[in-house]
Amino acid sequence: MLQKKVLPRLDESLLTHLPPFSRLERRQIRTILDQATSRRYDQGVAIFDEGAQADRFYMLLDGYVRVVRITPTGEQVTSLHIPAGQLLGIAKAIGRDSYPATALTATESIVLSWPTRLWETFVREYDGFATETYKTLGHRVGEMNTRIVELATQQVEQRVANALLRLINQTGRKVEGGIEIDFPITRQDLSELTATTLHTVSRLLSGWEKRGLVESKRKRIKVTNPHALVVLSQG
Amino acid sequence: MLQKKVLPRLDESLLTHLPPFSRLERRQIRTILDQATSRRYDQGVAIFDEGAQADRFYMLLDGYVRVVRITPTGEQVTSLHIPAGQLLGIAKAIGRDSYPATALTATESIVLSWPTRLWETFVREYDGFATETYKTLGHRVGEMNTRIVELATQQVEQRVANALLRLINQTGRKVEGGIEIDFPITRQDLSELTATTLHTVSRLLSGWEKRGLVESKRKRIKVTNPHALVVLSQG
DNA sequence: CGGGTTGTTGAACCTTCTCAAGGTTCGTGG
DNA sequence: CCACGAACCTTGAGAAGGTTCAACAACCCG
Repeated sequence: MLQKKVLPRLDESLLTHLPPFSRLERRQIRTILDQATSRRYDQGVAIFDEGAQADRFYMLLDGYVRVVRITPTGEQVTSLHIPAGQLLGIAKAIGRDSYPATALTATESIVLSWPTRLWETFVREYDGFATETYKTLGHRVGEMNTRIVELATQQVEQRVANALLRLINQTGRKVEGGIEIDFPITRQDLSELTATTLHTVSRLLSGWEKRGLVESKRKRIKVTNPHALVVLSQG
Repeated sequence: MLQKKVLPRLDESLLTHLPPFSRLERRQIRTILDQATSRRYDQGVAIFDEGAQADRFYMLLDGYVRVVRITPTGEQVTSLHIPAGQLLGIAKAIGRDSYPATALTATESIVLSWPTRLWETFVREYDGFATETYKTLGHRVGEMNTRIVELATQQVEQRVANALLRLINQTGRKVEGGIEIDFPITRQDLSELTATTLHTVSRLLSGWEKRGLVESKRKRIKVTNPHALVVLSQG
């Protein structure tokens, strides 16, 4: 199942440009990589599960990850999207020893991971690692806060518009005639992100498509008029 | 405005039993206190404001604090309640240099504070300070997550029930015939905490009072049947 | 005792969900 | 290459849960 060192040897260039490691010397990066396990995940599988013992922490090298929580009644709520280049599963950074949520791959993904016992070492030995990690954390706290405010005060239409805008900002790819979300996303996914139903999302997207704001096929959404969406998102 | 050292000299016992400082020696606590500014705040005033430069970090010695965000349209959303004994305004811990939200006193409160430039020193020099701080952070992240899930999946009645239960857990005081929330709280406050209107909260409380679950006067809420509330909160 | 704040309650309205049914796209195996 | 099942999407009708509007009552403080 778990394949160690898919590549014969991981290349230093994988990490040198990523914030948590950018201040390190080649030699340090080498050590870090030699301790890492690299693995590919298919789309839609769990990297780790809510409540599980936090044995490892991860760096997403390629792909996208959705952080979700599952309610007692089985509904999923997406609380974050994580793009490539960020750490995840950093329970230790917030003094926990189990994962607070489940991480699902939104696309096929490549992930490095290290055993949690190395966390202390990383924080102590590697200049900038702690600082950058806590910045990431701060950013995520900010996002969660924003999400709370949105859920608390905005209508569904505004929330969906905001979610789309955030997605194209984080993971948008410029294409002919607009900006497309860089991974497959269903109406259901969007509804879990905005706390509504897939029906309502479908109706909204249909409406927007008629008005020329977006174009969408199965699992693909392209925003053709971001400005109009911004206007909508303000109410 | 800002009164330095209200007490002639702060006593070590103020901090010795609080988690972030509990592993420290008397001498260290003395140093910490000598660098602190102590101040009393009236009820309903801001300790710091969202977006402001994070000059200082705080320890709430007595009272309760509400962490709120204000939307562009002026609505308030409460994202956390902080009881006495916890740190607040710890922007530095998440790599920020401005406060991400506003802190309002829910009661008259006593607060110690230190200039942010001491943060690094505290983290470096004082055993357990960093660990405990990050635990607090982790706890708050967990609460925010829970709040997101609640907002996303629960009905208003369940959310209000949950909010009440959380309040009596965190800040409840056992009184004759039930548990009372230990600070004045209006229908409006509860509605900001649960993302609804004061009208709906009022109706719910009236209904519950008729059924014998709670008793409430102006700004006071006493839960007389917590178990029934738990049942309600599950749907 | 008067003005401001807080709380209550009814009625109309509206957004969004639920239920239901059918359509489209995709991948797979014959 | 086509048939078939599964996953995904669309749309309508009706119902429900909450909000908004409005008026008034109770309480508190100076």
